Amino acid sequence: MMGEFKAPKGTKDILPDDSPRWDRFFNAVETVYKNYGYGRIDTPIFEAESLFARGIGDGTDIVNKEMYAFTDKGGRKIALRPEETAGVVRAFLEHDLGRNNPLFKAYYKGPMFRYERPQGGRQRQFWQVGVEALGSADPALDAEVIDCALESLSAAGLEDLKLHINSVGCPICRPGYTTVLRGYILTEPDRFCPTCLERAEKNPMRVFDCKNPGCAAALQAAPLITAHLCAACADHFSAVLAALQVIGVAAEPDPRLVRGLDYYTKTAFEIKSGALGAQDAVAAGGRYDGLVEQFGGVSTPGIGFAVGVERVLLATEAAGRPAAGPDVYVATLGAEARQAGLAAAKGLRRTGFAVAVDFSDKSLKKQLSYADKAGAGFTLIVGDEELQTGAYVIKNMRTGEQAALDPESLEPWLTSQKQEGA
RNA sequence: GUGAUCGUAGCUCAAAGGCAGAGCACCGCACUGUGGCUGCGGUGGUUGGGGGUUCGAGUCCCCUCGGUCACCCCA
Repeated sequence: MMGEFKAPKGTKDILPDDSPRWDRFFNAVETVYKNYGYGRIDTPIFEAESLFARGIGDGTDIVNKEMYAFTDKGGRKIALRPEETAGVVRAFLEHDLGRNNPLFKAYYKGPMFRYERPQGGRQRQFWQVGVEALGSADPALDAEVIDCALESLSAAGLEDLKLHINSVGCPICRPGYTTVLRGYILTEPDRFCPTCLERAEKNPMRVFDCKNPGCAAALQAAPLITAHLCAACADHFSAVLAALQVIGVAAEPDPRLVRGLDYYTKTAFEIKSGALGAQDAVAAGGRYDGLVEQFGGVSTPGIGFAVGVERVLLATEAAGRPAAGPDVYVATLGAEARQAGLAAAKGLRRTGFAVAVDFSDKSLKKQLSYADKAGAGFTLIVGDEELQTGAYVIKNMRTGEQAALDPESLEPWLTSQKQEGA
């Protein structure tokens, strides 16, 4: 029966039947992140709105149209985090985490919020996991971070992944390139769609995202950033590619790859899944060497990536391994027996057994069928007869065998059964 | 934000303007304290919500909420 309320648009409940899949995902990726030397960081789900505006960029869609922003009762301008890098960098500065560390490494997991039109693999509240590494500009670190992303995804069961990589330059070389690109577009404006012409003004590199066939054709001969990188960026990029090759990571250089966040410099990458529709980027990241300084810290290079958890779960088989049932299901007949069953359940739980007590007050037949449906290994039956004799009936739900035991011998008996079963 | 499409029982779906249905699930009985299998019976709905057209609307029209797909954007 549908009640009055529904989950807000673009949000989803993760129900007990789904959560084992999520748990398995988090276990898999967190193990990888720890093996790569990252410790978990949890930052607030909301921050000062200006933190995101400054970090992600004033001109980006995320900041302009997609932020959940509000004013709190103290008059503070607050926003729900649309991504995690800004929060991690803020915490890095606030606690001076770079002081005793040549390289600060942290991973995170948690919900992010963007006000967008929902679609498969795109929600208003969605989960991300990811890592940030602050303190080194070494291109080998770029390769390690990318490798870490790929390893975590394959640990999560993803196949058919493709790594797209590019260098988006730096404040020294990028402006020169965008001027050249803008010039190219405006030489033949008739060949481009209106949105591309608009992009030519604001952020020329975005034209490469256009799916319009006419624009794509017109861009065939467009100047690419690869030829316009400064020496430092070009060297860095080729060193990243070389390092990837050494560790055996296949990369597809894509000079048209663009990122939607302003803070990226040099390396930018995207990992796509062949198992998804339009929203096929399952992870993305890059270097942000200017961000710490932009937040008022001493210049510190950084790099990281984010993984979209719902997208990974969409792309992996929905292998529905059901949640494990209780070890013991306690069926009781009558109020007195219910109490005795509760006491027995408490004792068994303390010794490590998962125990479910039946509160339905239904027939024994019904309670056994509930035990069956719950996937219980054993059912403990307590009724008048058992209370009289002091011997409780314990039934093996697989074999159908049952035994009568006094309550004290239940735990040792179940323990020995468990060992035999394993 | 733009466009398209869908919304009927807990779930999956029928009903081509004329009695709201099926399968599964659920409950009960056969079987009064012993699950799975079988048979029989039963509960369950303001057809997402609101308005309109019509003798009559699940069906047509408008508004609204939500889902899906694409765009936009992105994880």
